[in-house]
Amino acid sequence: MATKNAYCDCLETIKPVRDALDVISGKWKLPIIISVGVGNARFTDIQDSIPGITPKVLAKELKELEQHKLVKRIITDGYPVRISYKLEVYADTLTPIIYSLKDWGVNHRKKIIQKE
Amino acid sequence: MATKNAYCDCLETIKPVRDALDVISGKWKLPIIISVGVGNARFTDIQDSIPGITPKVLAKELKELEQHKLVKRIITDGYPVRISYKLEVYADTLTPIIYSLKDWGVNHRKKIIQKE
DNA sequence: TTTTTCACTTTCCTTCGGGAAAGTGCTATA
DNA sequence: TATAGCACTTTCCCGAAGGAAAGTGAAAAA
Repeated sequence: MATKNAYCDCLETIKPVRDALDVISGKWKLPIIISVGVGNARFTDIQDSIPGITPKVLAKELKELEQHKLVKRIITDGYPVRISYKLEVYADTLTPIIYSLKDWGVNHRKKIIQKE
Repeated sequence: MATKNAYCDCLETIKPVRDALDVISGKWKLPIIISVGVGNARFTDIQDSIPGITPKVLAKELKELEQHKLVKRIITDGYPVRISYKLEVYADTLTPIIYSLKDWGVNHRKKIIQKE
């Protein structure tokens, strides 16, 4: 009985975790969400706030985040047309994930430094 | 003032999140940890519990998880030498991440189904 | 008039993740 | 004796991720 349950619980957890990973995994998506969430709204500001990201990658990732309804692109008409990025309300649902990853990362770094 | 803080908070969050992503991102690492955590200890049991994984990928990912001290490989001598996998205690620290991803994934699927 | 800024795009190239399929050396089972 | 299972390894291959560097078109600033 315990054997069967093990297999079941396993898939019940793996499936939604994989759904989540499909949307937010990768090197850049969460860093971009964090940066935009904290107030960086302009392309170059976001770029400057994330060490190592190139404009090509940033443009591509922003498009994907738009498609997933996590970020919105706002065009403000004017003599220079201004473009800014904001988080959709839906992106707030990622907060628990971001904080659990942050806490784990802080702790993991401590563990690594201790050992080596 | 708020402007400067935005930039600072941003890096303070991005850095540990990226440390965490370096260890656990990718398609297979968390599914493997979930499967082993639930009691699957043999190579083929783990393989069978994760839809789509190939033995090559499973072997590679298990090695990386060993190196990160998240999984241990146990060799039991005997006439057929038995190999089993278990989670290190340290892997328990991933539980909050796994549950926040699971919850988000469940909810996300609901959202997608509603819309389409 | 020249330079700079903004928000990207384009091109080229390398690396990495990962799939398919077969093989391996051993043992257990029929 | 032949087949199946276990725990992988090996080979080949492909597409996506992602880096470097330059370009682009408009407008603002010097």
